[in-house]
Order: sequence, then structure tokens, then C-alpha cells
Amino acid sequence: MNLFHLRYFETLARTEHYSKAAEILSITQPSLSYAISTLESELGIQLFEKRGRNIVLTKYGKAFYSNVKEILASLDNAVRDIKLVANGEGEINIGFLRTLGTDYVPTTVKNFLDLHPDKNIWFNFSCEHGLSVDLVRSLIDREYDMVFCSKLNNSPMVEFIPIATQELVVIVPKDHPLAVKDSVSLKETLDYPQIIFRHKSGLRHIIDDLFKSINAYPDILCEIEEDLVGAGFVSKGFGIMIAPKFDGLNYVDVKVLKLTQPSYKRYFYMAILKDVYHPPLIEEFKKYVIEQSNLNKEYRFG
Amino acid sequence: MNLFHLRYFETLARTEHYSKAAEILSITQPSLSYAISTLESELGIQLFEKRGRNIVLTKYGKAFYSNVKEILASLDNAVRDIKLVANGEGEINIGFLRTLGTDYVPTTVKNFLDLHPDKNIWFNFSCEHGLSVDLVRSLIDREYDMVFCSKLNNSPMVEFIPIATQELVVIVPKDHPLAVKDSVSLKETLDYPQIIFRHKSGLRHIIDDLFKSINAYPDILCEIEEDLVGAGFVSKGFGIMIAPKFDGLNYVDVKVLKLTQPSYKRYFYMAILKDVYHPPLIEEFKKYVIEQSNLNKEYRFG
DNA sequence: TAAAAATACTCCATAGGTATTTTAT
DNA sequence: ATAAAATACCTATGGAGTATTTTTA
Repeated sequence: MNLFHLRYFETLARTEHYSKAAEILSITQPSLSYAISTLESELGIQLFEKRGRNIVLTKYGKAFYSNVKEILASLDNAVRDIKLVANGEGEINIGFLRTLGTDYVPTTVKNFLDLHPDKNIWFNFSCEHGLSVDLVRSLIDREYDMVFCSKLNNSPMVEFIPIATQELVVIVPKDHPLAVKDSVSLKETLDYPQIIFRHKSGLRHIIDDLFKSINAYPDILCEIEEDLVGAGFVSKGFGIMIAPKFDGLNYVDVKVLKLTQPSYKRYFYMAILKDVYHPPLIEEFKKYVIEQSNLNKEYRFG
Repeated sequence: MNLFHLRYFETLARTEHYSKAAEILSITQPSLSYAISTLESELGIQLFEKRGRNIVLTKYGKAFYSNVKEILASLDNAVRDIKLVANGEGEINIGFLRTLGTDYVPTTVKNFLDLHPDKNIWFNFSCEHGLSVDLVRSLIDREYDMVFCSKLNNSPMVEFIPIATQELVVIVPKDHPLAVKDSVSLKETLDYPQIIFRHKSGLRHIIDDLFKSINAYPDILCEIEEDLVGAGFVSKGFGIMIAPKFDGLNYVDVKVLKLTQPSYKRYFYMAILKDVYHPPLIEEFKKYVIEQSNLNKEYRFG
């Protein structure tokens, strides 16, 4: 007994007519006749009986039919599901750092989806695991297909591909004393009250570490959560702010100064498991991310 | 893709080891390797990936596995069910006249079951349809596999095989005036009060018809439902009774007289559809019923 | 006599075997 | 050096075809 037997049986049971069923199945009537007779002798039960010069299912054929119908439908579903994946459709589970969730990830995913309007693709996003180590651990646990985070050492089975940079700049009101300069050292910022990210943001730790490296601490005016909110306050003269560089700052009424001594440039990576099979969709998305990753592009990080 | 592919996949997914799986499946490792690779290329998705020099299911292989496992289990169940029937097991649905339900049917079924203690056989009994026409109609509707009833004309697709007879006798107390005779005419019974079956019993109509045929009606003492109860009352001198002949009467303290003018003999039949496939169990039971049907045997009819 | 299914036979595709190579510990 | 899987090649079974016969309305 093989799947052809079952499919032939299913069609014949439906039509109760050998010639019609054979036509539907694109085989000859004797072939169908032979197939059914081998099936019947294997089962030891007559599935059809003659009624005049036609045939009908026996009681036992009917019972078997209802089972076979369901089995074939389940099989077809299972195969359809997997062939969908083979056809570059299905789901992608990605995890990322909070800071990449404001601009980089949504932009990238949106553009990728727009390239494939005809395909059934859905992304599952998650940034519950705040830290890169947690994200990578979840990646290794196969919770994600890929994650966007910082690079980690000691993860030989993970491939890290740089996809975006984050530089810190100092933003000041246009009429600020520092606004005459093009770059400023961290030490020079200490003279002015500062707007700073809340502790909730990963950036706050980075900025704190920078100040610690020069053994100083700024005069904090207030804490904010979002970079654009901070920029708004800066533009109205509340203070200055150390923030990640991104294109959007050009549309706010502030002066953007390079930060030097220490300067700061951070890379973000796409992390994906090596030596693990990735279906067409994942490979395609990975390829897309690499191709469009022009590291000069500036995203907003918040 | 055929069922072998699915079975091979299922076993390999379970063991995650080609050589072990091949051994379980009683095929060689290269054959299994080839089968899986054709399955993978048909689906367009890698189901296994190398982990060192062993293999593990991919995420997509896992999903497919859980479907395939269920599908194969369903198929195995469906085949098991039908092969059970092929092996002379399963159910028999029989219908019968009330009167055959007291002795004939239970005795016959019990003896048949005792011949096959090792087999899983279950009978579904029903005597809801009192009349033979109703029983035969239900037989034609495939509600029953066979029915035990009277013979009907105008049922060309039904085979009627005689399996039991029912004769009417007159039972009287041993010290009754009629007890000196061996046979008695119906007219002679009119002189004595009679115990008679209730209307509920099919026999009552037959007895009524007999009296009608001689244009008379008996002096009814009381109505009873069961033949043995009637015989008990007769033995204690309450009256006489017209009842079906059966062996059990020999063990009651009464005299049994032949009924003549009119005499009455009725045949019961096993009815089964012609030109309809019957699986081994039904054929076997039919054969058994025919073989053991010694029409001289006397059953109790009530 | 015509429609439907069963039977007889022939052929070739492919599943499975054997031998060997490749890969990783 | 060995365990494990992949590859190459060959063989034979059985599924599907064509031609024909049987059955029944």
C-alpha cells in the first residue's frame, strides 16, 4: 500500500466510477482497477461492490474512506506548510536591542516586506531581552532566527555581521557658546547643564562610562527617554545633550557637534547561527540586510 | 514522496541517527540516506542538519515530524480497524422478532461466540421494529447485517433462509378431561376457560386469527405475557392454553396436545441481503446459523 | 450492442542493494 | 584511526500502460 493507492481510493470512493476516477487521476481505467484490487487484497476486505454495471462503496469501504480522506487532507496540509517555507514564505523571529527598535529594525523590515508584496511573510519581533548576551543566548536556544545587537566574544557558533553604527554627538542650541565650534571634547561639556537619557536606556550606561573615564560627572538638568524630546528641549535653550547621531537631528533647530576625547562609535550587528540550516526566507532576509547595510546611513537610536 | 519516505523520516526523526534508523527499518544506511535526500529535495527544505558527525532535526523538520507522526498513527489505526474486520472480528448488527429474542437469538449468538473466544466480536441487538416488514426494510437500509423474521415476498434482493419453526399446541392440566387425548381440534378448546397471550405479543394475533377462521371466540380466563407463566397457571388447574411448542414444556406438570383443525406451523427465517459484500465475520455467522439450524430443534418463543 | 469493469501481458522507473568516498572526532 | 553519512552505480520489483475479455443494462 502506498500513497497512490490511498489517493486512487479516495477519488474512486468520491466518484464511485472507475472510468471517471481514472480520468480525474490521469491514469487509465485498468491501472486504477488493478491498484484498487491490490489495495483490497492487502486489506483483506472488499471496499467496493458492483451495483449493476457500476460500483458503490461497501460499508467497510465507507468507514475506511472517511479515515483516508482525513489522513490525506492532513498530509496535504503538512506538505503545503513546509512547501510554503521552501517558497520563501513563513515567519521570521527576530530579537533586537531596544535602541534598534525605534528606527533601524522597523525601517529594514518594512523595506524588505515591500520587496515581496506577493508573499506570505510575517515577522515576530521581540526586545524583551534587553542585553546582547540575553539576545544571543535566546538565539542559540533557537528562540530567534536572528538578533540585532552588539558583538560578543566567546560565541563561536554565532556569526556577527555589522549592520549599523551609532556615534555620539553633542547637541547644543544654535545660540549656545559652544555652537561656534564643530567639535567638542567631553570635558568641555561639563561647563553646561545637560539633558541626559534615563537609566532605562542602554545609552545612559555608555554615557556614564564615558564620564567615568575622564573622572567627572555632568551637571544634570533633567532626564528624558526619547532622543527627539531631548533635542526639542535643547533647541529651546534648556541645556545641551549627548545623544546618538542620526539624520533627524538636521530637522531640529540645534547645532550638532562632533564629540572628541573620547570619541565614541559603536557598531551594531546582525547575529545569526552558523552551521544551522536557514530556509530561503531567512537567507533572503539575511542577504537583504547585508546588502542594504550601508554603514554610512544614519538611523535614529533611542 | 510515498509512505516509505514518511516512515523512514519518522524513524530517522525519532532516532536522529542514520545507521540506527536504517537498522530499525531493515534497510541499508545508503538507502535511507538516499530516501531522505529525495524527500528533502521534493519538499525543498532541509529536514536534518549535521551536528558534528551526527544529525539532528532542523526546526522545519521538527514541525513536519509532529505532523507526520500523527498522520502515520492515523493511517495505522485505519488499517488496523479494517484488518480486524478482515480477520473475522468486529461487529454484527442483527434485528429480530420479539418472539425470537427469548431463546433462539441468545442461544445461537452465545454458542457462536463460544466458538471464537479469542476474537473480538460484538453483537448489536435490536427488536425495536416489531414487524418483519419493518425489519426487512431496515435490513435493506443497511441498518442491520441480518435479521431474523418471517419470510416476505417482493423482496428480490433479500435471501431468506429458514432457521426455526414454531408450532402451536394446547397445554392442559394433567387431570383435565382433554388430557386423555393426544391431539385436539381448536373447536374442542372452546368448552374450557383459556389463558391467553396479551395483545402485545405477536402470537395473540395469530391465535385470534385461528379462532376467527372457525368463527368462534374462547372463554378467556386471563391474559399473560410469558409462555412459562401461562404453563404454570395451567399446571395448577386455572385453565387451558394455546401456546407455541418448545422443549421447556416437558419440565412443567402439564399435558401437551397437538392442535389440529386448523393446525399451525410457522417458519422463521434468517434474512440477509443478496449481492452485498459481507466480511468474513458475517459470512461465518451466516454459515454457522445455517449449519446449526436443525429445524426439528424446538426453541421457546414468547 | 454499448457501457463499464476485469484480466492478461509488457515495459520501464525507481527504490533498495553493494561498494566506495568524504567528513569529523 | 574510526564512526557516520554521502555518493556512485547496479539490479529487480511493481506500478502503469495497451490490448482484450467479461458482465450487464
